[in-house]
Amino acid sequence: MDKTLTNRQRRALETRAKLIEAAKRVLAEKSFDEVSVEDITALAGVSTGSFYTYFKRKEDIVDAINDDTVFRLAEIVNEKTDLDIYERIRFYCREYLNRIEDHGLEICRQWLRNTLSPVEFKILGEEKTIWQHDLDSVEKILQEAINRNELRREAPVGDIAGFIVAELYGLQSLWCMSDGSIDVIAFSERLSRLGLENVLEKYTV
Amino acid sequence: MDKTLTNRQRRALETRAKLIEAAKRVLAEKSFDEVSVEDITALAGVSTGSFYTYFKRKEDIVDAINDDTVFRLAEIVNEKTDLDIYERIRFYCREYLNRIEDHGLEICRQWLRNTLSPVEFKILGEEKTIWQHDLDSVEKILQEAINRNELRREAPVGDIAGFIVAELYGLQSLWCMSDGSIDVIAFSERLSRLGLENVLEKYTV
Amino acid sequence: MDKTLTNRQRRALETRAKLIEAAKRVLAEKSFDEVSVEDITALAGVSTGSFYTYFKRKEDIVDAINDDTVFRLAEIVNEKTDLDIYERIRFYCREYLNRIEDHGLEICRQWLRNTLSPVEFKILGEEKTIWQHDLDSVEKILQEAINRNELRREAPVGDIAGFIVAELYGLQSLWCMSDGSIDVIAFSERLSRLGLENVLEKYTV
Amino acid sequence: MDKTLTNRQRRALETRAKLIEAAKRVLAEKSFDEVSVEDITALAGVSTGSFYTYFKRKEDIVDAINDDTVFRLAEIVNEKTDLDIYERIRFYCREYLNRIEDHGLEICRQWLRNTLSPVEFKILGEEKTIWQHDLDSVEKILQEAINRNELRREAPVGDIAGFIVAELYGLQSLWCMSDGSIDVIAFSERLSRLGLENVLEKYTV
DNA sequence: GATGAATGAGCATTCATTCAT
DNA sequence: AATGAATGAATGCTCATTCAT
Repeated sequence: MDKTLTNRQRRALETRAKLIEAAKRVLAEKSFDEVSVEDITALAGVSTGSFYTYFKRKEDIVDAINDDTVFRLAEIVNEKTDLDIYERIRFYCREYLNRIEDHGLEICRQWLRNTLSPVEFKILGEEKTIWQHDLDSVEKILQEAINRNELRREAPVGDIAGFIVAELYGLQSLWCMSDGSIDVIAFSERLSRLGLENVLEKYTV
Repeated sequence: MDKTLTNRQRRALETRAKLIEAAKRVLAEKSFDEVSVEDITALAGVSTGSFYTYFKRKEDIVDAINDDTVFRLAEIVNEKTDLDIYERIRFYCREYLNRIEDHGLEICRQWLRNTLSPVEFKILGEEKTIWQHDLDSVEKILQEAINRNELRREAPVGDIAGFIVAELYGLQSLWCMSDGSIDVIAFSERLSRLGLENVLEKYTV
Repeated sequence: MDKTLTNRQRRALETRAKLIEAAKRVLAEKSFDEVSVEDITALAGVSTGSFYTYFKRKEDIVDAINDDTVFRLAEIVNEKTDLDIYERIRFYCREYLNRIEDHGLEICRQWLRNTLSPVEFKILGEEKTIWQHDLDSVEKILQEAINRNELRREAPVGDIAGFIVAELYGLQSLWCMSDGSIDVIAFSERLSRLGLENVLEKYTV
Repeated sequence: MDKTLTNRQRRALETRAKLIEAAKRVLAEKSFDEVSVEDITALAGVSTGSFYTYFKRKEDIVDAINDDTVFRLAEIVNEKTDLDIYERIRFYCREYLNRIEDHGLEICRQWLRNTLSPVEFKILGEEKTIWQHDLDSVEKILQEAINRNELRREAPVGDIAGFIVAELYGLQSLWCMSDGSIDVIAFSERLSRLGLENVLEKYTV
């Protein structure tokens, strides 16, 4: 990348950032349909027209709201060498749900709504869908556990990953449906103890 | 036919039914917000104004759409006395997912999208949200198992129900996201074996 | 007229009366434009369609609200032989404004609005406009005073009548415009003392 | 032209002006309720949406319609130092009625019909109703006469003003009701001689 | 790149009126 | 005469999107 951005480029990047930040804020309070482009531009202190410089359609800004950090979770988790595999999975789930809570209900809703129809896009360089990435992330953690000889080689890595991802998606849904009245993280913790613990124990070396 | 109805009343009822049927059809393809009253009346072959003869506000028709059959699954399951509790839960999940598959991908997507924002409506007489109903249904099955002395009294009924419902919602999401390429029922079966079996075993009498 | 009304005719008359009564009541609270035909029929306990049996258009009911009594005022006044001409005119004005106040603001407004475009209709047998009738009424009172030798023959009867009627219409307008906050009757009393008294004195025998 | 305006701002101002001009024209013929936003925008040759660029709600345009010239009559009258107070009031009435005659019957009718329901709006900077402004105008003339020592201090300024304004409104009504067959200005002249003259004489210094 | 005026389709809802029964 | 379901035009207002400057 060109380190020497012109003033113009720098300012363009700032405008984009302001729009995303504003969108985050208004979407935390109103549903996507209830939020108008003007709500966003007004809060960003930018003209209506500018919105369309950065986003072709209103809904495109949602994709931009989710920053990359969530996608690197698997790597982060695998670096936690002091945690055993069960704890690492727990850490992954907790972090995952934490980020979702941080974005707020409406973002979560909108994200789910958008994601329900699969669109491939570039995630960390690879062209894939989000659910595939999530599945891969968990599989990577499990695979790493096998490599480290924490988990037996015959562990059904794909199924366990599916089990976890489905649970995460299901919890997100419940969180949205209950208007946030369910404490997803605490709930997830209890569910793990209930199910995941047994599962992983079964294959622990 | 009810002989006590005048022709007029009968026709009024028909008009109402046509509206509900039309609403069902259009709501299978577009979200509530995207569906206009005119979409419904046009399909029903009825004037715009007539909609408001039967429904005070646009959203009131949603209450009328849901026929009861979907919501009686718990009762049906509890009548399966030949199945043990694990099998009954499996039966519930299979039936649940079956119905979703029957409706098809688009309806499933739409249903999830709509349901993500909680709307209370009358389900079998009670005013509640859909997720609450689903949770209650599974709890009812588990409670019945306790009553029948299949399950120990200290089983964390609420958590187990949450575990199952979250899994069901998560599977639906994955199904939509993968454009149906995941065989949810088979997948659910394997997940059950992985997690649910252990959980229930733990509390089996 | 036929004293022997059939049951049907009697009931028809009742329905009409119920509609007029209901219209009076709702028009006391909301403006004509804000009142719907259904507001009236609902309060009257009558079907929507029935309204149109008695009134060709919505606005036609306003004419029916003003009963005949107001038209006989001149005769009533002339019978007050104990009052002098100034007092009789005062009595006329007071009664006139009283009746208007009784009907309420909205009826007064609607009546004025309708009357602004002249329509001849049968008043006490004669085909004339309302303003002509009002003018005639006051002239009749003044003429009677001349006949009774209370007023000099050269009194400009027409102008004085115009003076009074204009004042009455003007007060009605002010009453409506001020949303009833002006006490028209008290105001009229003071105006009379101010102007009318002098005028009549000038021509008193 | 203001040189500090950009072309854009100038054009925006023009659009706003076109809307106001169009609104004036249509409101001269139909009541506010009967006039649709589209009536205005169509006549202005502007899109529906543009209306809402300049006016938040339909009724907000009314505030912008009234140019000041009509409302300065009192000031104009008070400058006529060669006329005595009676003549000044006559002048006021004549000018007032002249303007009404100039607008024609239909506008007068419509104006009365609209004004019958009070709407406050900005007149010469103050938020008031039209009847209050008219009353104030006449009071101002009378008060000025007191200041100039033409009228005695104890003259009931408010009542006299009410007397005159009611007469003006009443004459307008009669004019409309009689379909213009009454010569209001001549009539007003005669009424003045009849009543007003006496009244003012009574308080003349 | 930024602006913001302009666009115009779209929508929920109301309501006077009709008419078959 | 009474009913009330049906009609469908009408309306205020919103908003994503465009585009000339």
